[in-house]
Amino acid sequence: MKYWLMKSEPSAYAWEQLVKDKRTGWNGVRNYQANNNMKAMAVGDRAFFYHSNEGREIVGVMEIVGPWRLDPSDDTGKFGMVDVAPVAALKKPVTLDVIKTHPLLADMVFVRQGRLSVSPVTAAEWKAIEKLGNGK
DNA sequence: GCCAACGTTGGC
DNA sequence: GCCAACGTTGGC
Repeated sequence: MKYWLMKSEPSAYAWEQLVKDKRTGWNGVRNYQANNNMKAMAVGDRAFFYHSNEGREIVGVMEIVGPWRLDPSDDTGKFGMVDVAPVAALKKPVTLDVIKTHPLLADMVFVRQGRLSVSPVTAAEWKAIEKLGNGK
C-alpha cells in the first residue's frame, strides 16, 4: 500500500464536507506532477487530507476508493482525478509548523515542494504523523 | 493582502 | 527549444 498527501483549501472543499459526502471525486487538479501522483495511486492506498491556507494542518485520513480517470471538467483531456472516502479524522490535527520542525518530517516532499497539491508520503513519515495525530 | 516560488504559455 | 512574461499557489 502506498501513502499520499492531498491538499485542499477549506473554503473550496473542507474535510467536514468530505465526511458529509462520504465519497468524492478529487477533481480540479491542473498540475502534471500532481496528476502523475494520482495516476500512481491504487484503490486501497491511504492519503492525508491537508487544509491549506486556512488551518495549515493535516486533519484526516482518506482511502483511495476509485482509480484514476479523466476529469470531465478538464477541456484538454490531460488531467484526471481519483475517488476518495474519509477513513477517520485525526484526534489532533498535525500542523505545518510541527511538521517543519519534526526531524522525521521536515524533509517531506510536501514541505520541500510547497505548491504541489498531491505528493507521496513514505511509510516512516506516515507512521510519524499518525503518531502525532492519534497518539499511537 | 503581499509576495516568493514555481509551473505554464507563447513569441521568437 | 529557449526564456521572458504571466498566472497561481499557499505561507506569512
